[in-house]
Formats: sequence, structure tokens, C-alpha cells
Amino acid sequence: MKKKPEMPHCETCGSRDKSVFCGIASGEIKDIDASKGCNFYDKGQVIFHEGNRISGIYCINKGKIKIYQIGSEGKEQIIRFAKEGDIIGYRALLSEEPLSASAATLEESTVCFIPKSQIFKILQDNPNFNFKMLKLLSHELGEAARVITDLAQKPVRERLAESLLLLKDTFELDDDKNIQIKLSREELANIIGTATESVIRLLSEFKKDKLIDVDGRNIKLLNIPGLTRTANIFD
Amino acid sequence: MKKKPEMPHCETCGSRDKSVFCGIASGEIKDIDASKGCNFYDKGQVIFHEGNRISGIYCINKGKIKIYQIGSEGKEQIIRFAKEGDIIGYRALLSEEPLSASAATLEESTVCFIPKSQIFKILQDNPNFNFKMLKLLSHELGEAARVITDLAQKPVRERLAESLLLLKDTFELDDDKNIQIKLSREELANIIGTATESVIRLLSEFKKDKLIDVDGRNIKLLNIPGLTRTANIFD
DNA sequence: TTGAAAACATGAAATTTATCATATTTTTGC
DNA sequence: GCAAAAATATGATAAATTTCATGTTTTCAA
Repeated sequence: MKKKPEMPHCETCGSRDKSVFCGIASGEIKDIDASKGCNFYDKGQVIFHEGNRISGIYCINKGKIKIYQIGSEGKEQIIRFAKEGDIIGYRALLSEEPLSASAATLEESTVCFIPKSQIFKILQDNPNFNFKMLKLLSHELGEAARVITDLAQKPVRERLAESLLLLKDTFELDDDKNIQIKLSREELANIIGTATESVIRLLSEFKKDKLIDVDGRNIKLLNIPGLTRTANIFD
Repeated sequence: MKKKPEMPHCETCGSRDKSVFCGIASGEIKDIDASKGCNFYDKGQVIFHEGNRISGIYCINKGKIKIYQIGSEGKEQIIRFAKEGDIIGYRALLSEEPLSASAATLEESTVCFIPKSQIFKILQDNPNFNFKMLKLLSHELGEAARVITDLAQKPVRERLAESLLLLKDTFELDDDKNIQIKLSREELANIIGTATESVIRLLSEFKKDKLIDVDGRNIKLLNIPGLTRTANIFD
């Protein structure tokens, strides 16, 4: 039987100083800790559902998460990823709109929930946190614009190479240059908006070209400059 | 010779109550007015350039604007539009990153410039304005996610129909159901990420199907439910 | 451990979309 | 008003990508 993980506490949370909560006073941290809830998820579980209302934000204590929409033909589109220290659900909370996307775990995860009232209280009392949220949102918006241009203009091959580099930046490489996230071919396809078969074929080509090594869902980046060129990135 | 338009004043600005500045105290409006600058642009002029730093935000007093990126092959990608009462440039200002996109006028426009110091002062003093910005950014982020899914998953035909409906929502129809914005075929192509020829062919088809009427750059929406079906939208 | 389901893989055919070539029309500067 | 340039239009072809069919491998639960 699986041991239930410990309930994390904000005061001692290792992800705090790389999160939006990094500059927050210790009194406020105590308030957040007191008001928060926490859930443990297995791999593949849904945290929240597109279209629903949300009543707080989720803060990822441990694990990896995909945020995705379902397109008109029922196909998943992965919008972005989140990991330890990231918050999710803030877009819908702040816009007071229904959730524009769903979130599901990519591996076993521990996720805290901070209620809306608490978030709004900090937003009001703490200009620094407020500004951090403005910065986070506007940064995300810039990333989204770049994704839009790439999806609209780049061929599948370039998009796949670019996605591998994006996954590298988000989840980093281990000592053997393996991307620290395991995704199915279908999930990779759902990032770049292509057919699963296309991803399978292109990964084989990349492997043949010695750009990557593939073993199951493990992808090793052998030649990052080459991948960058394949992705048609020059900045 | 063309008459130079009058310099607008924030106190009497007709767009103010449909803008993010709608709830602002009259003293603050006076401050903004005193600190602002104003420029008059012909059609097709660039307001700011992708990659540059920005030192304030632009507030559109009159006119229509496209915000666009240049893709790796030098092709324009239109990210969004802005019109009277909208602000542009706030993403880069708030994230303190270089501009992720350029802005150019689609018609003769009057655009004010509010310096960074002024914006940050209001952000600090006025929680209401602050919250409006959070809402604006998070709303935009939701729209961007929908665009991403559509670009990734919908065929060109659906994307074009959807774009026409989006343009309708943004710029509205006149009494004859004409979309109140005149774009070239190339610009339409640069919204949906396709070739100009494809747009030309599809517009002809839409016309044959009595969904729209086309006369030069004027597009009349004859059958909005039909367009909605063509766009594969069901919500 | 095994059987079913899911994921991965690969070839062939079909489809979508872009590109190229070439007219025609419209716009624009002089 | 006119010549050049730009935009629009259309057909033919080419290229990219998807879909379909089918087989193999891996995963997972009973």
C-alpha cells in the first residue's frame, strides 16, 4: 500500500522562493498556510475542468501538470505546463470567467489550494505580490503570442524541434541530457497540433539525424544547436 | 492639405468610460492628461516595434490598430486588434520585457502615450485600476489560449469563418452588415496563418455559399449562423 | 502470468494547403 | 490621366500532412 505523502506547509515549502509567493511577509505566509487545502493526485488525474468556475488558485508543491483545452473535434490541445512552485487557475480567478482550460497531472503530484478570499486579500494588502501577478500574466501573454506565431507559420518538423527545446527549458535535462518529463507521442502531438503518427515519424528522423535519442518515452537531447536550427530559431 | 486633428484631452475623452480608465478619479485623470503625449498617424504607420523597449502605454483615442509579430520566415502574424478606448503596449511595460510584437495603424488614428511613471503611480495608488489590469491581462490570456487551440486544430476554412466572426465582434457591423474594418486578403491570411491565395479562394466560396458578400475589401456578413457552423463553433 | 487494451510503429493513399505561374484589376504617385 | 506598382484572382502543380490500415510492442489489471 502506498504511503500517503505529508501535508506540506507554506512556511517550510521548498518551492516558495521560486514562486510568486517569494517576497511575502511571514505573517501572510502563515495566513495562507492556515487557509489552504492540499490534495494528492495520482498520475493522470484531473485537477480542474474547463468551463467550470474556480474559487481559488492551485499551487503545485510537487509534480508536473499539463494545462489543456478540448478542441471542437474533441482533441486535446496542450496550452502550457506547470511544475513545482507554479500556480495554476489564476487566469480564471482573476478574470472572473469560467476556466478556459483543464489541468491534469502528468505524474504523482501534491497540489495546494488557496481560496479566492485569501488571494484577493493579499492582492489588496501587498503591492509587491500584486505586481508579481501582473508580471506573471504579462509574461505568459508574451509566450502565448510566440506560440500563436509558431503554430500559424512553422511546419510540423520545426514545431516539434521547438517543443523539445521548450520542454527542456521547462523541465530541464538530467545529467544524461534526458528531458525530465515523460510524455506520450499523442501528448507531444497535442502540444504542436499535429497527428500522433507525424510525431512518431519525426522523432525517428530526429534520432536518425543524431539530434536526439529516443527510448520509450525518454528523450535525450544529443545536439541542442542542431535542434535549434531544426526549429528555425535564431535568437 | 490635411487638417491636423485636435489634441484630445482625457477629461473629455469619449472613449474613457469604455476603457480601463473608466473608474478613475478626476484628479488622477488630470494627472494623466498632463503627463500624456499624443500622436497622429496615417494609415499603415508603425506605432512601436517588436524587440524594442517601451516606456509607457499607448491609448487609442481614434482609429484601428493591428498588433503583429514577424515569424522566422519574415511573415507577419497578426496577434490581435485594438480600437478606440483600447490600450496597447501594456504587456511589455508590465513584464518589463522587450516588446513581443509591433503595432501599426489600419487607418488614420490618434494615439496618446502615457509614460511608465504615471501608469505605475496609478497602479500603486488605485487598487481598482490595478485590478482592472489584472482582469484585462487574464482575459487576454484566455483569448490567446482559444486562438492557440484553433490554430493547432482547425482547418483553414474554419479558421477564416471564425476570423470573420471575430472581426465582427471586435469592430462590429454597420447597418448593412458590413464588417467595420477593411483588411487586405494578405492581412486576413496573416490572422489565420495561411497563404493569401487560400483566403482569396475561400472568400469566393463563402460568397458562392451566400455566407458573405465581398466587394473589394468590404465584407458583408449575410448569414452569421451559417458562418458560425462553418467555423465549427457550438457554444 | 496472461490476456486485453493502449501505445507505438510503418506503409500507402487521400486530402489539404502552399507554391508557382500568369492574368486581370485596382491603387497610387507623378 | 497615365504608367508603375500593388493587390486580387485563378489554374496547375507540388509539397506537407493526415488518415487509414495493419502489425508490433508495451503496459496494466485480473
